[in-house]
Amino acid sequence: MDDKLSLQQFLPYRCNSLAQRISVSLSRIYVRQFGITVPEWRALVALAEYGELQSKQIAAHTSMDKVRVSRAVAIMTEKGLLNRRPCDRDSRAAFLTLTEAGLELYRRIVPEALDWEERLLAPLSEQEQATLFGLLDKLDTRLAELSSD
Amino acid sequence: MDDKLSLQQFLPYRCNSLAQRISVSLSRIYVRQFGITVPEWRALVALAEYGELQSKQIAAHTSMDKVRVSRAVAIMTEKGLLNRRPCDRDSRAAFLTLTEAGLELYRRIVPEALDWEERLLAPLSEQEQATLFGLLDKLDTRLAELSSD
DNA sequence: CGTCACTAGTTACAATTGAAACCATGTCCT
DNA sequence: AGGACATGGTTTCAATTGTAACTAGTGACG
Repeated sequence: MDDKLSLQQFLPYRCNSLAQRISVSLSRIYVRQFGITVPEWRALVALAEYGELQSKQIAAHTSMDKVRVSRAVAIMTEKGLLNRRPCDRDSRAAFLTLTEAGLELYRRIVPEALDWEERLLAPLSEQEQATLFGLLDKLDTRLAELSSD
Repeated sequence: MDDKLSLQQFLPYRCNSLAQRISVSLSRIYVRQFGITVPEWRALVALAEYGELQSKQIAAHTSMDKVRVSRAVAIMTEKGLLNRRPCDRDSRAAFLTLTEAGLELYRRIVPEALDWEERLLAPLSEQEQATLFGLLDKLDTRLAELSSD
């Protein structure tokens, strides 16, 4: 067992600081240009992708906890980006969808986001990009294993 | 330009949620078992690695801002994990080193941390691990490019 | 029915964080 | 020397966040 550790080669640190830097850099787009926060952005994408979701499902799709989702949903409703349809079977829950304004916002942000991602990934070949995503997948599933036992 | 975006395949999201999950999972070790926070852990590692550093240098090595470092250093001093040696050339600055207690703590945490990392990386071959780090490096340098222009 | 366990979503509270202001010092330039 | 400007580090303040408590339902089981 090595008794020395270099932050630069310690995966948790590397992931964290990379994610942090990506986040800061990218969030300039949706925060500054479009006035929404990261949680809102995630909810927006989830709703655009799946159509109609309850808060709980948004949480599941975006790996945010329910508090964060609740707040994002409140703000987005406020802004007129989404509407609630009460659920018959369960009056606590509501189905959420994007309003036309929400969809419109989505359509304006997505190209920018994808474009930014593309610029970030530019130095990697198609091959490397696929490898990267494959490795991230493996780590994800491994983490699930680790936390279950 | 595609007009559709899947969170699951959007690199910023993937990185962020992976890093988040890693962080939560790992921090159980140093938060719960050893009573230190992530900023303290990072400072600890930097000092163990480089010996004697000013706050400013700790910040540089750990990609934390100076406020976070300042607070971590204050707490660690409080706990007797490090000592300050005033700098002759510049009385604002101080050189920081780990005390024996600090080193001792470091020596107890590192094996746990490395062991945890090893378990996380277990499903990847040596080859894949190297590839992963190589790709992270590329993204890091690419980010630097992007933010400079 | 009634009550006990569970769940969807919100609120309250405390901790963590970063931006900006700040203090004290150092550096540069004339 | 003496101002203007930069720098190491701390403090203040406001924003973001998660944990825990809570509200209001739902469902199962006697």
